[in-house]
Amino acid sequence: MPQKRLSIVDIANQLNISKTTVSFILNGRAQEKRISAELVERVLKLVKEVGYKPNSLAKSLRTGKSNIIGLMVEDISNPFFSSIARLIEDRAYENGYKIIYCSTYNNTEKTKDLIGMFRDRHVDGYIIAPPEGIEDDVSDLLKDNLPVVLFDRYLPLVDTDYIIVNNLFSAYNATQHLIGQGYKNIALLTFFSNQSQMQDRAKGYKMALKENNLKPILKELTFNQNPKYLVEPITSFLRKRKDIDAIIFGTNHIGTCGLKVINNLGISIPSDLAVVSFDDSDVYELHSPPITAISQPTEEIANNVITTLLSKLNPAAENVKTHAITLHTELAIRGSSKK
Amino acid sequence: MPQKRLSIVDIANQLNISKTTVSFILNGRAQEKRISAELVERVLKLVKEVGYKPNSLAKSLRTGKSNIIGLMVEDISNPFFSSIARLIEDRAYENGYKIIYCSTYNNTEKTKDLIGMFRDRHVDGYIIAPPEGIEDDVSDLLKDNLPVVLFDRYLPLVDTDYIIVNNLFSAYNATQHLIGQGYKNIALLTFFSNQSQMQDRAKGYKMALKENNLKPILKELTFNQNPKYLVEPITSFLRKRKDIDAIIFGTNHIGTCGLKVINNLGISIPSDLAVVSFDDSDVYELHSPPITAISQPTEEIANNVITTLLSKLNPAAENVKTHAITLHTELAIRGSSKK
DNA sequence: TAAAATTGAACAATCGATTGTGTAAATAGG
DNA sequence: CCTATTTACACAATCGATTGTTCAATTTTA
Repeated sequence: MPQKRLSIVDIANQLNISKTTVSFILNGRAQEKRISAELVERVLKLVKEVGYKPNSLAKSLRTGKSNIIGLMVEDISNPFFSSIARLIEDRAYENGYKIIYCSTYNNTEKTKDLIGMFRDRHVDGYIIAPPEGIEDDVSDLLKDNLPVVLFDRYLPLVDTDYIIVNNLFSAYNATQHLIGQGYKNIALLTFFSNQSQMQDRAKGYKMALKENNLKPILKELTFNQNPKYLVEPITSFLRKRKDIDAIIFGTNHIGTCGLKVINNLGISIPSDLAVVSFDDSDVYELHSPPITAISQPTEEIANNVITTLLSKLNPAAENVKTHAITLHTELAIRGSSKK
Repeated sequence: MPQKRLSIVDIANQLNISKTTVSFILNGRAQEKRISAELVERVLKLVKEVGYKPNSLAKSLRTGKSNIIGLMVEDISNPFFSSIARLIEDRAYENGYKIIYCSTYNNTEKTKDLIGMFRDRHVDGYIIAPPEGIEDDVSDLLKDNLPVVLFDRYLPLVDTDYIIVNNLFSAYNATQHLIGQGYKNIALLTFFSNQSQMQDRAKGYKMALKENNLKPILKELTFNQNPKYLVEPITSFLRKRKDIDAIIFGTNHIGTCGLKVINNLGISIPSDLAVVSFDDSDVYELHSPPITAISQPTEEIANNVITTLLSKLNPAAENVKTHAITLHTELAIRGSSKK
């Protein structure tokens, strides 16, 4: 028989006092409310004895705070996002917050729905890796004074806090690295996207090429988290463009698929094709030869994200100014150069 | 200015009717409650117009249902778990449920805490990859009629639904595969754990060896999700045991670390050492040479887990019997054999 | 046409907390 | 000794829903 959960009234009744008093005691307002030390002790003792836990739903309903943070990533099964999610989760729990997460798959409509669900649930704060087209929804959140921190990309038209990396320079730098090694026909394989990070990566890539009078070879794929929809277009691209001698993958997901294709086609790295990818991963480190990658500081990103959000959740900090933090990546150079 | 959210009373007032009526209409009980079609229409129209959304906290408080499922995995940044989490998440959303997830890191105390938090939040159902020592907590959940589905491992002493794979046979089979290729000194590198899946893997491994009159070489590591605490013990193990000619990694996490060590030490696969790992991953597929892996049917696992849980959440199905589903793995054989 | 049945909707309790206001008893002040 | 404070709590409203019960108005029945 499911023993009914105790409520604050049960505690109050058992001690013949008012639930008001119990509430004050449990919320550490005993001193302020001049409740005798003796009574405080009796209450705490009983609470511990019977294992009473306040109903957080009721609490949230009354206070308007849920102690939940909504986390929206592109795809939780992507190692880049899942490792950040884990770090954020840890810090959140440490600070008494729980995480509700979900994957947007870069789908605008789904994301709008999800933001709606989070609002329903009265989450206290939002951490979002935003897809395109949700400017209005985010603005609405801000209008209602709900803390929002974006990461990985940002919405140029919305004044929010965000944590990103210097994508433009990172791409520029990686491209220069390849150029420095003597590669001339360097392709960028990326997703078609107006998201800031993708745009910046493409920009940095193009700038480096322009500086060296090389011409860009840009291949944009339709976003899809399912590898099977990426393998085919990548294959036909690599088959067609035999002229390219180096390739930059725009994300770790593209990179992993790209490597599979390269292996399938029997292309050898780096003699046939040099490879650099955005986002580091075990796959690159363990690949033979190991793959040079633009490594994002996931730990730092996660820490900055959650620190920023917690500071905005802290009522003490009334007018925290908008933070835009740009972190630096590291080009993890691996393998030997071609020439 | 944060426009206050509308409540059901606001809707009722604007139409000069009672909130009771609004509630009935919104819950599709208009017919049953004999509310005129005309009024129903007016209410729905206004609700849509002003974008009213019921407060789900209040609803949960009243009904006792939260429409939230608690998902506890070992480590959300582990691709095995994150890919399952994603699939579960998708199916849950489709069915009107949201997911709160967290990572247990196989820590008993943390897990107990987390279960407590989930209970606080009145989650409707629990999906757990259980660490050791939480038998009592899970029993308590069951006693209170809360649906629980375990996966990846189970608790032999607790009668719950669970979804696992045939770990014993999978390990047996993988070991036989190595033996069939002529390897004699086959090590199993695994975590020290009483969890069912780890026990079964070790058992299957030992049975295969015994059958062939070979002796087991078992190395048990202390569980740790941080690679740096695994690299060192694996390194010294491989340095010491030059005699082993094949190794089975007990999890993908160990496998990834193991491969790093193997690369560092300059051991070549499979001439110096043949490798098979539990849990498939991109790392194994892309490694040179590709690594044979025991591939778990993540999609099937996720589907069975969520289907089982949803059926228990469905009040129609009063006495659903306990399900214990054992799925089959596939040995993805890769690379060439040694001899 | 009066009583019975049905229709259409409202009242008020409830879920389990928080919190502004109130008040009896104890203590202090003059 | 009588009044003013202070101490130590309790009452009751509130958060935003759901739901068992009630009830007036209308329609049907006899």
